[in-house]
Amino acid sequence: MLKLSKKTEYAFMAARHLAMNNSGHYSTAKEIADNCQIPYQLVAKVLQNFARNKIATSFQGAKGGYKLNRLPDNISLIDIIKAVEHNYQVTECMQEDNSKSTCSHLDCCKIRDPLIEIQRKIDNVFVQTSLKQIL
Amino acid sequence: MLKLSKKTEYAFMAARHLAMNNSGHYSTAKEIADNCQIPYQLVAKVLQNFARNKIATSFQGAKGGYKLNRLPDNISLIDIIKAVEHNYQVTECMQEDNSKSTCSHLDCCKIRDPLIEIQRKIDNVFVQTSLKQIL
DNA sequence: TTATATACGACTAATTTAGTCTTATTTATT
DNA sequence: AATAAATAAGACTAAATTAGTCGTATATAA
Ligand code: SF4
Ligand code: SF4
Repeated sequence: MLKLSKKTEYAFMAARHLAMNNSGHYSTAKEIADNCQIPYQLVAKVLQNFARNKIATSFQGAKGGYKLNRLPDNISLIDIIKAVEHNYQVTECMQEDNSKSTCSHLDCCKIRDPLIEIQRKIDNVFVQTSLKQIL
Repeated sequence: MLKLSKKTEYAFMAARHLAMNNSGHYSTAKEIADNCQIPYQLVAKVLQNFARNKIATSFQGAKGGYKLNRLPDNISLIDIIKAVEHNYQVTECMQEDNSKSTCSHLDCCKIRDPLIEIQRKIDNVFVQTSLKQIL
């Protein structure tokens, strides 16, 4: 319960790697997979998510790879999380994509409002921590 | 990801019910299950966890049930969570029962220390919220 | 033209969470 | 003493989520 996914951990590691190798060549998925000892295919997807979400820029083809778009100081952990996870909410009823919320308690739920507040506070933890702080 | 389990949500609901029905009779698992519209067996287990962890006292037999041991003001959400979940940590390597931590990255993990700090902050959110605040 | 890299979706396997079933025990009531 | 109502606890099943793999297409430097 309350556990970060491996995907998110890999995203933190990858972002960290990009931040620390930001001069000259572009970092590749393979390089990061080797360096962080994580599955290539998973990092690859994480990096693609970074590119789609404007956290990094990708360069295709040989000598290609990724580089960060902003300074580590200006990238917060919540940006990284949002790039790779669509459901990082504390309850089912707060998840964005479930347009038709499925929780049967929704009508009469007494704990929802307090949990929205909890969510806000947890969000804040990630908003307030920048990539620079985890280098 | 980062989602509270239904078990924890049910625990919050049950604790809430106990707090609001604290005069006279003891609340039963059935009563709470009906009132909160949650599966009887699950609330039953939650309440047993409350009793084991001294959050509530149980009375067996006919006319039995549960009552809170402390005022809602003196029960924090973290107490409730700890009573029903043994793994509420943000990463595998912080989980208490995994005596032999299984994460293969443990030796060279660069994100562990920052995540321990994140964990501390998230803990704080639950430590600082009391049952009274969610009534 | 080849080697190296990103892009992306489908698929499978593993793990975790949610829920059910069963049996034993305790105690008030009749 | 018998019965009914309740907690106690563990095994089991089902559902959902997460983790990881595979295959194929596309882009680009050399
Ligand atoms: S409505 Fe209540 S029970 Fe349902 S997901 Fe939201 S908080 Fe949890
Ligand atoms: S060691 Fe690192 S990768 Fe492994 S669980 Fe802990 S934080 Fe995550």
